[in-house]
Amino acid sequence: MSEIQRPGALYQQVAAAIREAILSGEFAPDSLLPSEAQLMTRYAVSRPTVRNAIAALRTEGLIDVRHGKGSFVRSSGQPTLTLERRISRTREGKFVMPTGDIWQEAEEPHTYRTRTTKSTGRLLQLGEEEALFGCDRLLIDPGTGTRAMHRTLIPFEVAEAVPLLGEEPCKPAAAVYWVLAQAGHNLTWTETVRAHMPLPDERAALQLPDATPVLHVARVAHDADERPLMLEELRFGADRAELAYRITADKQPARRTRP
Amino acid sequence: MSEIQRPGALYQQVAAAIREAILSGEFAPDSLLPSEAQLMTRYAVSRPTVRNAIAALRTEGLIDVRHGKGSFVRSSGQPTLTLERRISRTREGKFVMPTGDIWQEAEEPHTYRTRTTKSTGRLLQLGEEEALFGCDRLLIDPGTGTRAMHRTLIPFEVAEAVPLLGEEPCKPAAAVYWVLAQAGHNLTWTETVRAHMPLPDERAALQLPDATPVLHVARVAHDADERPLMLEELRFGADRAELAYRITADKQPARRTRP
DNA sequence: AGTCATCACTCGTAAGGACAAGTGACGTCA
DNA sequence: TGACGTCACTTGTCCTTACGAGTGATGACT
Repeated sequence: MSEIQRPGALYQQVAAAIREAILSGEFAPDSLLPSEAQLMTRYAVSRPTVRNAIAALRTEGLIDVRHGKGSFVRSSGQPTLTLERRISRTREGKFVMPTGDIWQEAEEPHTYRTRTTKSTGRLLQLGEEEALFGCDRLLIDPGTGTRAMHRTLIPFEVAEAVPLLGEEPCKPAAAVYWVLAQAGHNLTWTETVRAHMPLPDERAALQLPDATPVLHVARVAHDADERPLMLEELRFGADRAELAYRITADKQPARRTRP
Repeated sequence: MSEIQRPGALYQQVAAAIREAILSGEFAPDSLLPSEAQLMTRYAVSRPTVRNAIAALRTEGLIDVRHGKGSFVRSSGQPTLTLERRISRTREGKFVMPTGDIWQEAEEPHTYRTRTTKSTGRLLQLGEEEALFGCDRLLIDPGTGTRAMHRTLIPFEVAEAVPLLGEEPCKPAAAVYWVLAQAGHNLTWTETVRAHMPLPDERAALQLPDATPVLHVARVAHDADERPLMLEELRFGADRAELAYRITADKQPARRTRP
């Protein structure tokens, strides 16, 4: 019986009505929305129109639809996992990362050889088609069930200069840093954060619900002269985890890294 | 004429076929896909099925559809803007942020009073329903046209203790930091990064295309005793900009901030 | 009492038709 | 030649119909 007229298409009016009801709390989180049939009579529209409205709310991430059960208001809970992107050194000089403890490997790591893409080449300051060692892992946090895809990329050039690396390039990142430091490198890191919608394979591997973006962190390890040594990538569903950084003020105005 | 059978639904088979053609480069970026009518005859399916397949590719962010023109392969270009989340201090003690130079205000800032939500309360380590000053800005980078929503939240309690703040709580963030430092606070910051799908108002304000997540950074300024003083939030389309952080190794293993 | 078939409800898939609305090119008319 | 109307093409919206498939409760049969 609710009546509407304002905006454009019918299905958008229906979607707007349901959206308001959700945001105003009229439909509580995790509660069941009216069925398609009920919405049809409620707004006096056909089933495609109702389904179109529901599809819009799905892509906004407002609702979850379960086959045979109905549509549920998504509980917009905060991410349960906070990934602190910090790196520490023990007195023995080993590297420790707060995330190192929590992840477990869901599968055997997969090692391979590949070449730089436009994206990874830019981060590593290499041309395209440069040879790299790659290592992919699928990680799980047993506490929350959060999944993440992890990738390590090391240029041939770097691995060859550090014998311990060439033998076994698929170590955990902290171990690689240790080896690089032993080889005389003075490490700092730059992280780049992006978000994108998952492709079907990412959706499956990370077990993502509808309308869930992927957060993508690329951590580049630099030598003291700012030349990149390796790349570490992490991807996970933005519904499960968030990133945390600590910032302190530089003493002098730093100059731009990209002039 | 392309024939397929494997996975589940018809429209998913069609979507998979087009997706492969795009990812393999058969359909180049920015090129025009076959029209719905052509796809109907190509795969011998009805128009709803074709539209369903296209809708799937839209939510994956693979294509853009323009009314009256057709479907175009989205050029998955890297973000054009890199936001370096760094804070420096000049010799006079003023705060300088690399992003400070680029943004222009698209509208007058909007000042208001509000209360903590569950989300902002957690970040500011306050209960719910605590009083805050708020200030919203819509920012534009004239170089790339990138838009961003900026928000500053300052607890009453903090503003009252710092007279210069209470008078004009809607200063630029760097100026607020300066005032806080003048009042004797020793500032450090913690940033939290998340991503989510935009609601219609965010989509409109940021002028986002389909299937574009919003990156959300929350920067909390802490006093030396780790107590939060204020919150600065920034949101923007993940297709236009990325975040960059610099990390150096702590000398000792830092203890967790959230025990 | 326990097991299992049935049924009624949900959403998912697929087809058909019809018309509206945006876009650009072509051709006519002044 | 120039301006403008028309037309063919595109996607957008909306309806009707039909059946498949997942879920849970009900009830009958063993």
